[in-house]
Amino acid sequence: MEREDENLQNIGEERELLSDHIRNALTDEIASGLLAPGVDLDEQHLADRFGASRTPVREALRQLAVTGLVEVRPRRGVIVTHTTPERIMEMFETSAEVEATCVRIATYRITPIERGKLIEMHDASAALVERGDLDGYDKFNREFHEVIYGATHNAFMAEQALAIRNRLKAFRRTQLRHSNRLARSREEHDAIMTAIAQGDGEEASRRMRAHMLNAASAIGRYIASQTKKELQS
Amino acid sequence: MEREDENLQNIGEERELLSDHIRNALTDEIASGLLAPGVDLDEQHLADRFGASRTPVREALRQLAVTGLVEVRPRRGVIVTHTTPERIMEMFETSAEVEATCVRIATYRITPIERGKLIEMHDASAALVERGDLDGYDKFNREFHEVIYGATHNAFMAEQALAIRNRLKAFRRTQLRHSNRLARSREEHDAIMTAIAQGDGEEASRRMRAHMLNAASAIGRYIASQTKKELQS
DNA sequence: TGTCAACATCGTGTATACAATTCTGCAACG
DNA sequence: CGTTGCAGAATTGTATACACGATGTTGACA
Repeated sequence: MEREDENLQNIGEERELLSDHIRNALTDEIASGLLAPGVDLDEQHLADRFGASRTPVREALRQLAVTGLVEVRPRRGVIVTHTTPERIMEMFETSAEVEATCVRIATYRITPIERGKLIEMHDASAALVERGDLDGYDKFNREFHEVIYGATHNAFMAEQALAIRNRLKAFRRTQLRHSNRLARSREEHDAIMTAIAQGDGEEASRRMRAHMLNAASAIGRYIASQTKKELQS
Repeated sequence: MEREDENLQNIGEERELLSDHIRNALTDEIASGLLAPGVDLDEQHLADRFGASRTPVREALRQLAVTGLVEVRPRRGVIVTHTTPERIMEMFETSAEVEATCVRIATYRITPIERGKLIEMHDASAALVERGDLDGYDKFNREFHEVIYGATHNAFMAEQALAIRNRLKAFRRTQLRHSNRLARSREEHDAIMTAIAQGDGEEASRRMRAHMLNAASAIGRYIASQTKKELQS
């Protein structure tokens, strides 16, 4: 196996640590599903793949274990965490509650500038729905939620919310591709925007929770169908 | 410097990883304030202290960095994270919201057995307040909140809540020692218990938020006084 | 044929070695 | 008197080496 990162040293403005690079790469590969749950992460194998030694690979794996992306079985290797459908649903529920909390607080603390930004983004998203731009809408959606995190004016809370959101990326990936989630997602955003405009944090929170749980159940149906397929094969 | 863990191999039932042991030890020392914010964590120094080599120490430090307990400055060493009072308050607010969410969900999902356990614990805590048993009450308090996490029947949410709570341990340490927080804490628990008994999740949630924010402001006052002292010295 | 034990093999856990960067102290200069 | 530049030291980042535990295999025995 030959190394795949010849241009490593050209990347960063203030040189990235090898272990960080490996960690980021593995995070992406796990989040994107390229590394499937249960896959054995052999240290030497990964080291060869990244053209590094085992040391930085180990550091990366240990860090991923803290976030729960991989599982370390002492002296028996590291595997990509096998996440059950139940646990995925738990994570989505948690995410929904966190988002709901964020938007409630954000409603009370949002500045006129932030509100303007949010309205502008929301308005622009109509065009994305119109032309069915899935990738564009996905990008907008992420930013939309991140602006809300920021509007809580609580950086720690924003970080926590973002961390959970990122953790769910792997499972949310296929969500918008099914049925008419895109249009319905925007309608739900609209209801949230209305509540924010009215300064009704509780209502915004309820709307957000519903929005997140709608998305979650769309994914839940997908996961259920996938699981059924796997059992058949 | 001589090693302090001669009896290391006798500890675990299924031998603990050295890096895990070091990570736990450092977590405790940081959470307890023994290692103050800003302190430089020299790898070789720590390695000597634990009678190990730099490798497991590095792994431990990298893992602590993920949880935010320490800060890695590439090629310039690791320091204990310096947490500003503003950030501490943000963390407490986040914790309050998370706990509020947990108790709301727990109210709707708690089983009779769990409710019985909670009532029993709460009743027993009266004696602890009576005799001013700070350590005992602290222990009860932790368990009280953990039973609520469990009653959400959402393991992921419980983990998140516990992680934030642990992260705040360092700052909550001195909380109960001041004024009559002990008695007032129990009164607040009582209000939460009443709401749970009535199945009113929203009310339980509001009570919990208030409870947490009361504790936070007690700590906030303490931190403010400490900061003032530091500026004077 | 099935079970179990000795052994071989492989991979992880830890230590040590080396490379590269940052920090420190001092001296020369403006 | 402060600033800049340059060794030398110290410390981090990475690679390699070695030890030990886990797993798989073969062969003997029931």
